[in-house]
Amino acid sequence: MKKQSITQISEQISVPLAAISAPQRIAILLAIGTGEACVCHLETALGWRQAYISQHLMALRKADILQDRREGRYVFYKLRNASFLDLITASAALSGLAAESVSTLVNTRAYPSCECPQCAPVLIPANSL
Amino acid sequence: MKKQSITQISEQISVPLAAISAPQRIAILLAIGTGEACVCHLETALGWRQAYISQHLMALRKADILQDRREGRYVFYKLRNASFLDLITASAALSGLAAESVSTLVNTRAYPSCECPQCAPVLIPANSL
DNA sequence: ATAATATATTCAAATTTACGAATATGAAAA
DNA sequence: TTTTCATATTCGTAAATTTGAATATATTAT
Repeated sequence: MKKQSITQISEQISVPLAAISAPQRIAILLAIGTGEACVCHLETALGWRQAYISQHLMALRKADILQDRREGRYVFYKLRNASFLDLITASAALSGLAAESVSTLVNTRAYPSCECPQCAPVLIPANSL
Repeated sequence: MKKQSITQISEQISVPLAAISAPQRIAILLAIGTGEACVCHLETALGWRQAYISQHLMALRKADILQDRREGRYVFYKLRNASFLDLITASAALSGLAAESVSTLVNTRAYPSCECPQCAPVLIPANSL
């Protein structure tokens, strides 16, 4: 393998950082957390327009940070590598935030007000069992 | 302490990430490494114009990432927190770079071709001792 | 003082990025 | 097959960022 210049290396290192560095993308990654989230879930969690969220999701996909999976009409996103969250918590620590003020935001649970398939899974009618 | 929204938290987390995410700033931070570097050293290490480097240094100062110290006509910069380098190496790993290809670039040594006070310290004449 | 050296700042043009609006696609339901 | 629902994409413009050029400042040497 040929030796690369500091400029080339830095260029490559910057790709994940640049993709993550926008506050909107950080919010999305936190909202997805260690699990999966569909776009409609993110709409509820963040309160933003659908198209706007999709645009940021596209950027995160192109930077190989997110992975998508279609299931019926829903598309679920998850992190390709959970370490991206570590990057975020590391930056949180450097900006003086307490670890817990971040961890409480990382999505691990369902939102009662959200009607997406995860938060409000369809119940199997008792009479069909 | 009042609970902050995911949007506010993300905004705060993004500050260090945004300041670091430009490839030029990554290169500067790697060139400074765990030690100190004056601007003229960075000129040699990176081969860029002086004013251009100063502009990026200014951005890194404003984001509280770098700290400066004047000594005569030289100004030496160093990281306020060595963990910023960890952020960079973490991102390097996530972008598929081998740890060593980064670590060999982190400045720990003098450049023979550089004439800055660190690389070419003024020798104390023997006859003055 | 004046000159020389190291670094900082300002400004404007060029480039990039963000964001809203509109619209397209793909899957399931009717 | 038409409609509906979830999501994606395109496009134009506004806004932010980058970068080169010019210049200013601070410190030391003469």
